[in-house]
Amino acid sequence: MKYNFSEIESKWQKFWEENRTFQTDNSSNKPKAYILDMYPYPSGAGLHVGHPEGYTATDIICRYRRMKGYNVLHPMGWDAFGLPAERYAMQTNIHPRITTEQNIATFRRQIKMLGMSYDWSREIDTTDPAYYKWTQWIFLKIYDSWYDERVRKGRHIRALEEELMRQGTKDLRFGEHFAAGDWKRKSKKEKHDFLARFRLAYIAEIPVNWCEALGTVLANEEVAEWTDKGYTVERRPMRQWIMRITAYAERLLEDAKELDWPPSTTEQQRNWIGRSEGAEVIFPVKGISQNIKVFTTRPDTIFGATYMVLAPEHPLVEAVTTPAQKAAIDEYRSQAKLKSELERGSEAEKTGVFTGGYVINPATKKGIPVWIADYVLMGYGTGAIMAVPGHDERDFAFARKFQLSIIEVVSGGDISNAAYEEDGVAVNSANDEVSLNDLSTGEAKTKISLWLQQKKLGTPTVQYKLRDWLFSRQRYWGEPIPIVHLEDGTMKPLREEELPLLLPELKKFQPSGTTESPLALATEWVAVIDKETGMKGRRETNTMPQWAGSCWYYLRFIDPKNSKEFCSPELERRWMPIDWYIGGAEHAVLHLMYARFWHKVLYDLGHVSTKEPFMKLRHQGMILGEDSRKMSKSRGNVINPDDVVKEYGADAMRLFEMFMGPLEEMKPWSTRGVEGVYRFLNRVWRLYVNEEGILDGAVKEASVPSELERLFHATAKKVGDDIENLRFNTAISQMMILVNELTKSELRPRQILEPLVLLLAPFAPHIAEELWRILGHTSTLAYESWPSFDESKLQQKRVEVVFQVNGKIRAKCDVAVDADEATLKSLALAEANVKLHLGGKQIVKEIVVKNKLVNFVVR
RNA sequence: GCCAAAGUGGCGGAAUUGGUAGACGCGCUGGACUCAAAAUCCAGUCUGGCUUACCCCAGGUGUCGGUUCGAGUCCGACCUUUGGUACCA
Repeated sequence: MKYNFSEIESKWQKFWEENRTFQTDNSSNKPKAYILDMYPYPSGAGLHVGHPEGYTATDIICRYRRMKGYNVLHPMGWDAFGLPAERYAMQTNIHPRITTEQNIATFRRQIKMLGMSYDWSREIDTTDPAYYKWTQWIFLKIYDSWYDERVRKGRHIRALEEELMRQGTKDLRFGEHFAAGDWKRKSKKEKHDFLARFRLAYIAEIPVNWCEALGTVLANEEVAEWTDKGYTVERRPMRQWIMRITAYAERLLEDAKELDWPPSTTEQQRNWIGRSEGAEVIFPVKGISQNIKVFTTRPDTIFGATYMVLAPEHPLVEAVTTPAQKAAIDEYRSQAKLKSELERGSEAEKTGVFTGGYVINPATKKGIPVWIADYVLMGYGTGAIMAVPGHDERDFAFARKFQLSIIEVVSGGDISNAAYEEDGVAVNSANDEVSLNDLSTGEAKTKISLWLQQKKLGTPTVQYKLRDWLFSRQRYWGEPIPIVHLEDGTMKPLREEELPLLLPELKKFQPSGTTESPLALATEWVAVIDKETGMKGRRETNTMPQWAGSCWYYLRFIDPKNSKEFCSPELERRWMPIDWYIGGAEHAVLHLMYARFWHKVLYDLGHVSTKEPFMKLRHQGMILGEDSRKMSKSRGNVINPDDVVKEYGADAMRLFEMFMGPLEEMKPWSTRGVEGVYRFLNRVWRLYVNEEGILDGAVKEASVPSELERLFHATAKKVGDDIENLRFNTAISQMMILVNELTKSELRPRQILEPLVLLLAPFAPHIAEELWRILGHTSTLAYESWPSFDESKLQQKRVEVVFQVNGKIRAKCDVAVDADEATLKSLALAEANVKLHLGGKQIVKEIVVKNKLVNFVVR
């Protein structure tokens, strides 16, 4: 008789829900374990078989941890703001809230159907005003902060104001300088604008990635995702909210070293931050009293800098351009403006125009021509480079095309063919004051940097590829930014009591028709009078990006109902940091970097107690279709979890997803494979339950053969170890071996069958609960203690030892454990096949490894 | 191009520290049970050779070399796949 999984599964899901089996007790004094899944975006398509993979993994860890005596926090929620619901609303005029609610209901039903042990009382939804109130609150905390480089820390903007009031910009590293008195004399607007240059959230007019079809701007990090889907993204200057994540570049890099993350993920973040050490060097412009600063990582090649290139947007282009070249330069600049950085990059052939101007190479004292070219980007370094065509591939290609001179200053390559970028020995690198000749690249760098510093021509500098985070979106379905723009040109943040700032109701969902978000259509909502000053004001109409909600949701789970604080400090200290975080690798740079950034700001401001939120991170691999290709509707290879559960049950689905292979690998679905684990569950069932559906009479306390006992203890050990290390596939194999052995032996010793149910419980909780009940227990097994194993019982009495001649196995022998070397050797020599291969040859070496092998080396 | 991860039977994958390669599952083959089928159970299943024989011999973990008594595991070079990134000076 097959076990009735659908009856058993719904019975236990109901039991867990009614008994609040998995509700987390904040006041427990057990050790804590915060185990978190990346919460999903509830799409209209419902759960995908990829979702349960990670969820099952964390569920197994949680159930195991509970049985090991931990107090487990394991919540689930919804990353529910997002573009699809809004686009659907534009087509149908159905409010995104309604579609979102429906989608959440589907996701919740599907996740519950899989028997995950979430504490549903902590469920959160980022679109709930009670949640986004605190997203807005954190935004304002960030807005009201600045990064004090002297202490490498985010601080309240008030501290900066007080300092300016006290001593002006004396101690600040900042271009412009004024005294305390000057600050006091500044107008409200002037002060406001000055402080805005320090805030961690600020507005700037910058060229952004505008997507007409989506009607919104995209962050640099997001562009690829949409262009891959066929959307076009153009470059446009717009006034946008930006977060100063670059201030935290060094700390994001530094603190990543302590994280237990997949190496490829940390590596990706490192690359994205893109730290490089070099120097800023000043080149005086010939004829006018202006300097152009360049950034270079190879100051040792300065004698080979035969021309300079500015980004087309560089502010000094006009100053260096001669009248004769003006028309050509203007033409090139206006073309470059239209191109996105992506388009610029994809151009195979280098382009550029000579400005007519010259700068002085400070090392050679010679005048070198200044060009503009779009292979130099304004957004990196200083937007200007000293071009060293002999030792930089890009400069080489450019110099070849425009016939600029190429000089060798590092020997080791052949610069008539290609740029030599490797290290080598400096040549042709000397002037009256300094010579780098015959120095290695490393030595030359040090020497020239010192000289440049003495001459006040250069300073060592660190540059990052990381750009500030474009934070605003022209969308309706996102958190409103709680800022009012007053008629005097200043901005005013909402007071805490005014939060949440609710989304206005719209009669019709449509794009605003301009580059503003649809919120601009809610004219009554937009127009405000400032109560304090009576000034007219206009609400910010941009909303936050989808990443905002996920930057801190893990904190809200700790204290989801708190209406006074985003999270109680006491509970925060109890639960943070997250011990296990599992989710898709696609978030390696986006979510995981943004969340770390917010967390660090909150840490600096004293709102959280840990530097990093996610201590241990793992990604689940993608599940492919049965044809080993990516699942997609068009290929018709999509597997729906509902169908699988209906056919084989949730336990079989969970078990199969864990049995497929290592969690982090990409692997194809196999319906046959599901049948395989389903057969296994049936075999387990029959071990305990007879044809009448009750406990089989054979199940009783009985003496157990030592080999079976040993196998049981080995299984108990391996399953626990494997769960700790996320090796669920081998844990399941081990249980299969034990079950096969029990089936074959026809023995049903209760002292093995009882703990076996507990071992299986994290993987297949429903069947385990039912068997536990059938064994006569009256309550859930969720908090039973994890089966222990006896190390002494693991010891085998006999082992198979192999006998080798010249490393090849010639015989095997079953011997007593720990047989001594002499015994092993004589046993080996007694084997006929060993004798045959020794064949009277001389034994030059004997290797004897206890319990493993004997190897004779003969000549 | 650069960075990272990975290549093991017909398939998914084991082998955790250099010591019996292929655990476990799928598929396949044969058998038991059955009027028959399904389900279930049992046996076999890396390749080639020899043979009465699951005895033995040879080969075998992407390729080629190396270290070692012994390499899937360590080292070097290369090839392929996947993911990321792309004029970042």
